[in-house]
Amino acid sequence: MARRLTRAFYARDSLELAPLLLNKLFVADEPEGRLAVRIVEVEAYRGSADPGSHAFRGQTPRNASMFGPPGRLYVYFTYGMHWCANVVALGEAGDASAVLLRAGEPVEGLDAMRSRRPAARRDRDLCSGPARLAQAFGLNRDADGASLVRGGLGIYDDGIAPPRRPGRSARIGLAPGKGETSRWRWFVAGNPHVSAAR
DNA sequence: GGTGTGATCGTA
DNA sequence: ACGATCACACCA
Repeated sequence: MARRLTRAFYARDSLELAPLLLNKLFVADEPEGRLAVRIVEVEAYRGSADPGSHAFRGQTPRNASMFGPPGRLYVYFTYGMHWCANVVALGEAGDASAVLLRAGEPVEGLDAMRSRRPAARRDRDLCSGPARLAQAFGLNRDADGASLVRGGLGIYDDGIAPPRRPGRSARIGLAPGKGETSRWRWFVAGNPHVSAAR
């Protein structure tokens, strides 16, 4: 039996939350059916102390969800064409904290994902990247701020623990000097659905 | 398998 | 201008 994560689970800093989300199920219950992926790759982002974060320069209308209560989604638009989804964690005293969902292994609703992602030639391409995952789930501006604790979107624990020794690296798309300072990317080592390395 | 490049637009 | 990216062309 899968148990939905409660608000208490999200009430920790993104650095602590990120690796705990590995192997959890990200689920969307839709009228047409149920979508589910096993989370295999994540990145932690923080606020004022994280130059790589959208929240580094403070709160704006775009990143407001990142400052909100934990257990919701922060969905942003980038590169003029892509949406990406974060899980909001608990920041310190008015600061932001979130975990970017970078890749998932599809486990349910594959047909709906394929129809939303006609460019994906193989099933391993359906959710192997943050914008791919968001597209497969149909996440966009409408999902920004959506609750993961109530409603159709949620994260579930079906009894598979996070890896005892997860893979770890610097965050993708950021470089030392371009905001990257630490190794805040975690992934399920060896899983073919992890996004391609740079 | 790999690398290189164009697309496209909200935000600062 | 540039970005928490992707898809496709091309080469091997």
